Amino acid sequence: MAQLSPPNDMRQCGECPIRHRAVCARCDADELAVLDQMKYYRSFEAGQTVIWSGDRMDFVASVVTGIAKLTQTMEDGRRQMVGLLMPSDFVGRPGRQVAAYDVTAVNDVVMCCFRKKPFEDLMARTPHVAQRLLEMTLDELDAAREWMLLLGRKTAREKIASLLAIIARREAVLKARAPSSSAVFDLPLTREEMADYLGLTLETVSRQISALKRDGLITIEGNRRVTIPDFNLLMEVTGDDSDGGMPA
Amino acid sequence: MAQLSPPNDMRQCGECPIRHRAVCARCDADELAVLDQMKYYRSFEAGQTVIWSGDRMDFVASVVTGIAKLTQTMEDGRRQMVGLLMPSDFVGRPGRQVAAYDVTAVNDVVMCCFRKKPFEDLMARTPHVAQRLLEMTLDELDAAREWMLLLGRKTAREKIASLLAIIARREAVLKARAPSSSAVFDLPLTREEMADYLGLTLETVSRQISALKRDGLITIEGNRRVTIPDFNLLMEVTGDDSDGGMPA
DNA sequence: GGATCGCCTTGACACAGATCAAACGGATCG
DNA sequence: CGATCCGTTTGATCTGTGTCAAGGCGATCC
Repeated sequence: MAQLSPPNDMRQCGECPIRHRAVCARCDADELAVLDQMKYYRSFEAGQTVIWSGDRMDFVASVVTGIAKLTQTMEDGRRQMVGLLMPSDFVGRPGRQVAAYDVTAVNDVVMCCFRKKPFEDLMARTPHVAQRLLEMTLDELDAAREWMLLLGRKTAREKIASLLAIIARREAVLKARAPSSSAVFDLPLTREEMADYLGLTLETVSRQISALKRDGLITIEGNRRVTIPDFNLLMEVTGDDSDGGMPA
Repeated sequence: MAQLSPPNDMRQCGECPIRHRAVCARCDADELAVLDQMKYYRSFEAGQTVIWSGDRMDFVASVVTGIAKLTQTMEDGRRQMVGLLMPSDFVGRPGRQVAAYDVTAVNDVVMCCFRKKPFEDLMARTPHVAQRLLEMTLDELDAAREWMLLLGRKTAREKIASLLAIIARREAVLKARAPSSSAVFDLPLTREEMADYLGLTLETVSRQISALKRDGLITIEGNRRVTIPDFNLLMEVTGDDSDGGMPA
């Protein structure tokens, strides 16, 4: 698995862009100094596989920049995305030898890695890290359960609208945008990846996006750049309870 | 929300049937003594609601006996099960005010409860509890991701076979059965609950169960008692990678 | 003993989304 | 500049599952 060289602007943890949202969020200066010593960066190009399900995995990591996906594949090739990791999200599981999912870079990704054993030792010593990881894992579990509702019960149209809303909201958080009733962003996913996220075929994704366009709920320039003129209008199509939250 | 009186055979934690698998699994004698003081039991009849999504929730709990379900409901009534809690599973989230899901007793349930605030304080003091909760939450997240693959990509037939395999496996663990290639158990769920678990309608569940019966993969007595003559044969229908594990 | 109820099964039909197929548009390459 | 490729769109058709409807079975109640 070829791997890019680490980014040039090697950072101090104190200046890290995900310092206050990642697994290290609660660490004090001393703890951070320890992490600073332990960490190393790895970069992955868009499309590159970080690790295959079943492979031995002797590190854990935080996504610093870029987006990565977790996918599961059945023997006959049917594929389901089961995680979409944005900056600050955590990869890997303390106490596990082997990767449970395929992890792939959706676009160019930089990860902040720790060898598993030292990280586990650190977790045993510094409750701050374990506490934060628990919190993040509980958040991911909630997200997974929302996702289950989407997969099990929503229509194709509702699925697309939900995904657009999710991405718009996450991008808004990352960019710390002021809350607004409209949104513009670049889709990080191809139609096929959206299909893998939503449990649809790529043709159905394409058709439903065209339908939303036709209905004036979104506009698209050049396949990727999405504009949501009225976020509330889109939210009504997601099937979710109203006031699920503004895009920030 | 009416609530049964606590069970007569109030237990000491040391004799608790879920002592070694619940959130308290790692506690030493001293920690257990503290929990023993804090805990109180609540019982729920089959079908009774433990808490509604959105309600204030000032306790957390472990399922001691029985089975409970977590469900999400859309405005128009579409329902998706997002959690199936067996004995030793944990209910509620430290640091959250309000229930995120409807929690309902599937059959008669006894829960070991802790008021939230004292439990949170305890967690901050005794890493053993937080560690175990992290481990359990990570397990649940893995289960949720398997479930997502099922919801997004499996056929109705595969879904039914998968659910039967899951239940057979869990029951085998609970009863500490010797591993065996066949299995007999009572379905804890109605057809409608199975449908809510699988993202299907109850009619499709019924039809697919009939089909599996017709194909000799299972036999059923009186709607609930299921026999799986050859577990491996059933596993081939689940669509999962082979050697997903014996029913124990 | 019949009425009622909850849960389940089965049938007929409809439809949302899958499948198969063709073609488009922009980027890259020679 | 044309050729190729990748991601995408759109059309035609098929099919698995949903929907609507009727009826069965066992338990409980009067």
